[in-house]
Amino acid sequence: MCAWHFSGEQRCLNSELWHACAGPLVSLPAVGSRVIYFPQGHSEQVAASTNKEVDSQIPNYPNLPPQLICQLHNVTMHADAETDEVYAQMTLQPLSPEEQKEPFLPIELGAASKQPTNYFCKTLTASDTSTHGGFSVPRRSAEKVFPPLDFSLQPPCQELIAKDLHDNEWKFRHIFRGQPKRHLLTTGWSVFVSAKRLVAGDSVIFIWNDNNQLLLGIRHANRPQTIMPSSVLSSDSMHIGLLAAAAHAAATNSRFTIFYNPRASPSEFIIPLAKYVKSVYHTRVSVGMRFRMLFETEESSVRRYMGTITTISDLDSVRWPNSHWRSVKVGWDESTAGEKQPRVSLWEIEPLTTFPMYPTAFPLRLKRPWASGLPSMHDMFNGVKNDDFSRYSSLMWLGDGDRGAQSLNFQGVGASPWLQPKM
Amino acid sequence: MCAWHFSGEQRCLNSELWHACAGPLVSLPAVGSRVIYFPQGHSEQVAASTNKEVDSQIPNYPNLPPQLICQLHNVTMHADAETDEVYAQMTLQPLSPEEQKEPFLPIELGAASKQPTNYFCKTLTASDTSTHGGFSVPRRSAEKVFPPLDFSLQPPCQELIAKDLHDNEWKFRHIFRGQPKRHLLTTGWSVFVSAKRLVAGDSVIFIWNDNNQLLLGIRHANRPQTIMPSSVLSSDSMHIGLLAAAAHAAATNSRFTIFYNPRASPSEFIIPLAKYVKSVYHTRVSVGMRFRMLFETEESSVRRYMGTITTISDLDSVRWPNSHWRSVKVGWDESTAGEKQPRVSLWEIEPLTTFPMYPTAFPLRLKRPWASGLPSMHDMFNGVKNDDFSRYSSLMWLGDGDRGAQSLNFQGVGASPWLQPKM
DNA sequence: ATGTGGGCAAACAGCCGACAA
DNA sequence: TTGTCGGCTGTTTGCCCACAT
Repeated sequence: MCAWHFSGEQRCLNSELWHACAGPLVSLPAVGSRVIYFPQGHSEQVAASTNKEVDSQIPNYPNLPPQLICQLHNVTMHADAETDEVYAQMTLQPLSPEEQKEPFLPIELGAASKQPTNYFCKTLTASDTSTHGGFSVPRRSAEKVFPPLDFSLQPPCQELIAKDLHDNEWKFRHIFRGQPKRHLLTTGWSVFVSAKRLVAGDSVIFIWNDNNQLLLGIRHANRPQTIMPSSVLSSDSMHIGLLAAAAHAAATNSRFTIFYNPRASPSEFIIPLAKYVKSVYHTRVSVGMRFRMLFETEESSVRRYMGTITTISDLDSVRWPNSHWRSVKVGWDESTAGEKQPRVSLWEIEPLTTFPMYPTAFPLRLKRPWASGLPSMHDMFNGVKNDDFSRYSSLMWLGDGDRGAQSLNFQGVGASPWLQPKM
Repeated sequence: MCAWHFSGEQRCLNSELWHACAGPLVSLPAVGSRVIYFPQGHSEQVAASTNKEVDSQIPNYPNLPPQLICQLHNVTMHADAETDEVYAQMTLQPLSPEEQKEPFLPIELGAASKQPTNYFCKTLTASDTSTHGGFSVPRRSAEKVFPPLDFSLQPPCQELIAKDLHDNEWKFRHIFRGQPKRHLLTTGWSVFVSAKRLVAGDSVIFIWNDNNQLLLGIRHANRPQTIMPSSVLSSDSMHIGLLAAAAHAAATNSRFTIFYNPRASPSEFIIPLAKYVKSVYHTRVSVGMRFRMLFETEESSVRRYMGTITTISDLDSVRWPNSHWRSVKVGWDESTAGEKQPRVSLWEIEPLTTFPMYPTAFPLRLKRPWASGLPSMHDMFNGVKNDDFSRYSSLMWLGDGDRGAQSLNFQGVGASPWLQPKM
């Protein structure tokens, strides 16, 4: 299950800590569930990691569709041994049309949020990272996350032992002193700072988990140009490799393995099938529509930004025609949101549906959409002609049959037999 | 010429220093010359860099021969920004059969040894790397490489400024003191040690070049398990990527780019065509034959080890049949040579020819072997049937025509029209 | 409530020759 | 010839509080 052949990592990482470091918006699909894999999005991540855009000389893989429906066989969480940057390794297997049509399992519908509850995240100040002093713990955070101090001591203090992602232990002297009184980590702190190469602006995350263990993660600030180009393989060969690996796996229905670096690039290129189906086939979007979208804040929580859909079109109509990857061009309400991405995918946004949804115009219980006689998802993904694509802008993108019923808005997980758990 | 798009490196590295760090056995073919590229050897390097053997599930590329004759369009020398590990980027273009047959250019025959002459290499001791003291310079090395001290000073001392591979300057106080007197680097040394993360066992190289500049390189000792698996792409996808990139380039005669890491793995997978032709077509080898081979010593010089050829056969007869890559299985004379590779390629060894070479049995001046009517090199490489391969063990491996003349031993560059410079 | 800076003591870095291998 | 050590000093680390925001 957590087999890992590389030298650096031998066992499973702590899942809570991994998710805390990955951030509140990152979730990993459940093992055994079906997911959609976007080679296009994977390509974006590789481009970001190698600091090199896709070369136009890279051959096309005409048999590789812009999205593959896969079963997720294995997920392992990892962290770079040098930088502690979190990433996940996933083993995927493209599914046959029959397997694609299977009803959803309960596991595929659960939205398991693995974010820990008892934790705090602090962005380090210049004083926190200087050799002159220790770490100033925000009062509420210390009271919430650290074990209570014995205030009969003068000054009150204790030793904290925290484990990082690699299961290394770090010891800190936790003391409550100064005028006014405050929580500080002194002895042991500077060793940690230099070992993790933390600078002002980076963040630390302390978690008190259910086993009464203290966990400690870090998040380096997004310093530009820290990504090293690999000297193993040229970026072109890497791009070709990811495409050829996916194409080969798709052609033979065999497994392939990818790395997902949630913080290296904002490219979530593997998403649960249920989430995809819901957003693509059961949500109406159109140009001019208003929507909300979640973003991560500095303090590792979330806030919503609002925007308007301006265009719905292919991101790359040459290489990836008829792809849902970042098919929605948007404008953001706040001018401070200037560096937000101008293109998003349907499943990332939350449309504000202000017009009626024909709640009773059609029967609520639908036929199973992938039953025989109807086009399979495989057909829908791969067999769409370009002129079909125009429907995109005002209607949903659908297979040729059963258009009326399928254009119904999605009414919630429990109400739809599409997402009914298999008994 | 030295265009480089990555962020870390903007200009050409110092060639002398690069070669000194790469070691005396590493040479880069000349720009514009023809080379042989072995995907199999490239695959070995990727396997070593990812700590992962080639998976048997990786698809075969039946149209990719085990060696490609390419023109070398571009070579740039690089060093890892973190570790200073040297590597080269090369742009190759597979050649058409006609281009393969062209006579050799002068540039393709010159064996340019770029090793600097005025340099020294020292393996660091515990004292050299401790914070307690400086660097003890071996007396002969200091006298040979450093500018002479003014011995009228008490004590004699000067400031040395040395440039590393990234053109960073390092300043050292060079002093001659102690009882007995010795050369030491004091102020500035520990900054260098900690910046380069040197530990006892690593080496430093000082070069005094023809422009009266002091150059300074490092070589980390081969600490096992230092190689990080990349979290960008799975090792399987990397393998597929290198094969697919080579296959695509071969099919379209277009350029592709590789990285050559001479110190990451002993896999010299790009060699000059002239060297290949000489060793494969103009040197007799047979089972039982004795040979010498060069190896690098601790002090960055070379010594010869002797061995005996035990078998001549495919390294991987399934994936790479009829490949010359490591086709020679050998035994080494010295028992201390236990961890030397058991398989070598023909061009790596120097056979000790103890039997007569028919010096006069055939005319010395040969027909041009790739003239029309004879099999082209392309035919020879790709069209060989398996039963032809048996000749390997006692005779040279040849095309079907003109066997008598071609089985002549190679008589030296100047004597053979094969290697005659084009006028 | 918490970031920064001065004061201070302890630890470390780093230069020296002595000595031994 | 050169690796390591004890002695010695100057610098840095790091704990404490005061003060400002």
